[in-house]
This record gives sequence, C-alpha cells and structure tokens, in this order.
Amino acid sequence: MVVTLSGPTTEPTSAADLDPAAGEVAPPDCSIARALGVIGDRWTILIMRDAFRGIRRFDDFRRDLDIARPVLADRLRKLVDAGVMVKRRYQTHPERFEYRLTPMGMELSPALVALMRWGDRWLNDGHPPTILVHEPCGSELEQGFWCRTCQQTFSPGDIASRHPHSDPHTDHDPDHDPATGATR
Amino acid sequence: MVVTLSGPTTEPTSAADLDPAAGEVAPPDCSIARALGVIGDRWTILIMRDAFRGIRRFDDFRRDLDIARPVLADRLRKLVDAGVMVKRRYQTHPERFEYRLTPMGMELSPALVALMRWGDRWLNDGHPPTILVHEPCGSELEQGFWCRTCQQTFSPGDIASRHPHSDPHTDHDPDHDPATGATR
DNA sequence: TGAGGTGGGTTCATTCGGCGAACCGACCGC
DNA sequence: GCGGTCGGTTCGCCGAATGAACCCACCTCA
Repeated sequence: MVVTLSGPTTEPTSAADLDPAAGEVAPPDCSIARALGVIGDRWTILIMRDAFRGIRRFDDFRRDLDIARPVLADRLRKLVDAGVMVKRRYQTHPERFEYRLTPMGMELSPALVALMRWGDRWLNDGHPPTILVHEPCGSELEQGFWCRTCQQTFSPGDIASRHPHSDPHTDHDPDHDPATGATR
Repeated sequence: MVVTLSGPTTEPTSAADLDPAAGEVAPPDCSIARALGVIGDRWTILIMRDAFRGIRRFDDFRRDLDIARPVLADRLRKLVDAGVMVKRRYQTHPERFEYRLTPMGMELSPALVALMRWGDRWLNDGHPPTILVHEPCGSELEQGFWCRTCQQTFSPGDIASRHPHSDPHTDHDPDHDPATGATR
C-alpha cells in the first residue's frame, strides 16, 4: 500500500527495461515537480490564496501580503506566463490592470484547500479553523478520495498507483510499516 | 461564490518562528501561511513526495533529488522538528537512520495528490499522467469535495466559507465573473 | 595491510534571489 | 501645481541556497 505520488522517476516510457543509468542524472520531471515549477514558491502560493479570496489588483496583493513590489511584479508575470492568471485592463486612461485566475488557476483550489485543512488541523496554535461549507446546503465540506465504483470515500492508505505503460497491478512495498500509515 | 481559502489575513511570512509575544495587530496568521512555514519550500515538498514513494534514507533522498547535502540535512531536521517526520535508528554499529512520515506527514497526501493531478492535467508536456487507484477495487481515484448532507461531490465553485467568529453566512463577491470561474 | 566504498553528516566560500528604498509616469481631485 | 493613487522598474544590500570538500565509523575485498 505504497502511495506513489509521482510518475516514473526516470523516463516516461518504462522504468525497468530502458537503461536509465546511462546518461541522465536528473530525472526529467514528475508532475509534482512540474507543478512546483509554476507555483512552488511561498509567495506564489500566497498570491493564489489571495486570488481565490477575490483579490485582483496589484496594490491589494501588495498590501495584503506585505510583499516587495519587485517580487510581486515578478510572480504575477510568471503566473500570467504560466497561464494560471490573466492580466486584464479594467480601465483605460490611467491604464489599470487586474489579475484573475484562469480555469487552470481555479483548479488549484483542491490543493490549496488540502493545504489549508492540514494547516488548520496540525498547526493551529489557538487559531480557530476556517470552515468551508457546501454553499447550497451550508454543511461542512469534506475533502477526500472518492471511488466511483465502490461509491465511497477512502483514506490515503488505500491508494495505489498504476503507471500507464507498466504492470497494471498495484505497487506494493513489502517493508512498509502500517504503524505509520493511514489512520492514527 | 467566492472561495475563501484563508482565515484572517495579514502576516504571511515566518509562520513558526515569529515572536508570539509581540502582541501586535490582531490576526497573526492564516492556516495556509502556517502550512507553508513547514512545507513551503520546493525541496521540502519534493522530499515529502519521495517519502510517500517509500524513500527513507538520507542518501536515497539525496540521489533521487540531486539535492545538496547540507540542504537535505537542514530540511530533514526541520521536518522532524515540525513533527512531519521521525528520525529512527535502523541499525547500530555504524549508526544509520531513516526518516519516516508521521501521521501528520501522511495527512499531507491530499495536498500532494491534488498538486500531482493538477500538474498532470495542465503541465504534462507529453508525460503520461500517473493514475492513482482505489487499491481494493482498482478503479481510478477521484479527489473532490464531498457534502455529507447532500451525499454528493461538488466543484470549487460551490464552496463558501464560514468564519468562526464572524457572520455565519457565506461570503459573496458581487463582482465575481463566472466566466473565469469554476467549470470550463 | 590498506584501498575503496557507503551512509550520514558538517564546514566553508561563492553565487543567487529576496528585499526595501527610491524613482517613474499617467492620471486624479482640489 | 500639490499631494495621492496605481502599477510598475531600477538599484544595492544581504542572507539564504548551493556545490565542493572534508570527516568519521564501518564494511568488503584482495
């Protein structure tokens, strides 16, 4: 019951039969690393958080985060380049711009929500948690893994990975210690 | 339908080590910022990813990530201090240690899974996605927001927030443009 | 007997990126 | 024509990240 979070470490084709030791030292990439290439920066994530909260203008970001102007300008530019945000003129004459989340950016919300909930759970020094609710009914949101077949949620311990071009059965780590695992 | 991801705002940086006695402005932190104080570093997140993949030893982390030794030592120490990992001697004589996820660390998996899926979806330059499955039945995992009351999943657009000490009704942003919003 | 390898670090010098301060320009209201 | 707002850029400093080198205890092999 190993939770494998990345793609093949070496090459996308097939980890085993292709000789990986030959040339490349660094594995080209995994999706988490690619994601971090875009939002893997403390400021960037906080900018995204603010964007979800409805902040859109340069100066509002700056004030809220107390971030240095050059850094903010740089991060916003990179986010726009990456396609996570769009820069949009909202008035002419004094040209003014706002930064909005694209659909790509919006889809980061599960990651941010997960982070927030983790922080609330394990790092709340006295701070009350932020409670997210299902807007239509008002009851508290849960976030989890869902199996459409079994029609049930499940915990991280029940995750296995299946790599596209390799053996379709689950990874298994014989040495894995369940004591550190899923539930407390 | 603003998705409010944070609690009270101000003070983004230096989550942990900030002097708490400085009884300054009211809300010292938000949970995302606190979480980033622990894992808000590119290397740290990659270390966590590797840990989920079953890597436990210093040198294996180092080789897999191609990270500088001092940085790895520093990050592992910080993760242990934060309670996300434990350092455990697995042999005496030449004393050797391994680093394992604690339950606190395990619970980061939703965030990492969300990140991975986002990366797979939006940043796959030709890389096939890693498919995660529900181990007992083998069908593909879905990750989403779940409402226990309505017994259904829902999208980020249906999230509202409720702050403990404030108005219990939902945040609403009149200026929000659905065009950039939830679904594509 | 030693040569070389492994695991888990630390120390040190250098480079890189974050930061605050200052500046800029187009507009506004007054 | 004075100060204020918005959205930046340039500049210089400094601390953090980095790679290289070193350390040490142990093991294998010859």
